[in-house]
Amino acid sequence: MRDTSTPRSPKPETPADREIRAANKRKILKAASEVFAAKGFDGARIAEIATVAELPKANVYYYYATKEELYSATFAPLLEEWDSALRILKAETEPAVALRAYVEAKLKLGRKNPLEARLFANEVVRGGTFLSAADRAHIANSTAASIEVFEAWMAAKKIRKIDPRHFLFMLWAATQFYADYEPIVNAVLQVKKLTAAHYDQALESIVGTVLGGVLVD
Amino acid sequence: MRDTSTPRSPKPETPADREIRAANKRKILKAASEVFAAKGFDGARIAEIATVAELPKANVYYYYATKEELYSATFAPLLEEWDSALRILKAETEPAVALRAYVEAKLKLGRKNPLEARLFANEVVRGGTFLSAADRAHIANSTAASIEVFEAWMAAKKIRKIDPRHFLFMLWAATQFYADYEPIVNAVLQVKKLTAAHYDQALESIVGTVLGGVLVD
DNA sequence: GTCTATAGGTAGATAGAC
DNA sequence: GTCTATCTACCTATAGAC
Repeated sequence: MRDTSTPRSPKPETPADREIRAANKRKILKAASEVFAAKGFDGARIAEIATVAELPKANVYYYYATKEELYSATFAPLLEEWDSALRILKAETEPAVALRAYVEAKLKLGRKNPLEARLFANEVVRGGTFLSAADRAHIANSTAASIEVFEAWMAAKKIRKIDPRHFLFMLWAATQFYADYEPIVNAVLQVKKLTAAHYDQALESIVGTVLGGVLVD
Repeated sequence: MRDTSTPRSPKPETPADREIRAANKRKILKAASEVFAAKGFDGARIAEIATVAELPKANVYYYYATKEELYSATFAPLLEEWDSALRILKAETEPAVALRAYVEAKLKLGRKNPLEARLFANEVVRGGTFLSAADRAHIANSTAASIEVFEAWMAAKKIRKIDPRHFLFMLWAATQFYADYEPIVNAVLQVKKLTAAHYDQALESIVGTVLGGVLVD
């Protein structure tokens, strides 16, 4: 009851403890991303997340007090990735180069981890009620930056006058489609799984259309 | 045990019965669309669907034996609507006219009933496991028809050579985005709800970009 | 920090009176 | 064809031993 400051007193967190914590949290978060993405919030079972993470269920609750808390925690890494893709859009870069690089990066993100990419779709389709104020601020900030880039390009007469926000929506939608609507894409293309060649075709189609339109002059 | 053919024997369905059945099924299906769209399959509660339909829960089970059966039944009307929009794309119509009309129709569908439009997104994001063979065939058929239209336009040198399937994805994605990602659209545009003017801007942005691209010549 | 056992609550589905 | 009462199963969350 007295020496709470000595090393061997009731639990002053050791470096080893901290490492275990971090590693477990990472394992749980990764498992949660997969399960929530595949099943949605209500469809996901904490027991399944625990199984995927190779931990007992109670251990999950030890690190995340509630299902909601764990769910909310899965968004941050995803937003971070999208952010890094958006930073490709820079006013100094030529539109044709920057737009191609952005679309390519975004398609790659969806391909690398389609389940994680769907996490967000799942949440937004439900109305986005679990997106925190920080998440919303994050989105508002990164999109605002990209919108400014589009405006700079317009001011420099490098791209036509167009509503930059709706233009961003279009890029977002076109790339996200290959992750969110994967079953439909597969059905229409009549394949079981998309190959690198399919993603190349998608890239060329999107970039070609966005840059030059489809009409013959 | 003998006269099963006479009118007053054990339950030969009367016209009145049939009407009641049809009306109740319609009410239940409409309520189910709304609730499944907002909450997803697992999040939706039969009790809530019953409340929205203004019927007791057991009555829902009288018409639909399981939750899955009711869920699957909600897709057909939606696919029918999308189908009618796709039929706007006709080889005889000029691309500029047909594409604008299609995008406008698709945006309107999403605006008229965003919840219903999200039903499909919800299901597809989950992997589309509840889409019946008939649903898939339906999608394959309507998309195949539109793809042929694009090919006809290419053959007639009316549009540039482009992969018609990926082009269709792009149109689908760009229009669907305003329904599926509504919370994000609202956040970026800093409004609570989209107005007719916003949909007009979306229409012009999408059509302008698709037809002419964004690059200044 | 780990994990078994279980409490507490809720949802899908059904029995059976009307 | 309608609807109340209820069964059964399962899931989140926690208590408490180790």
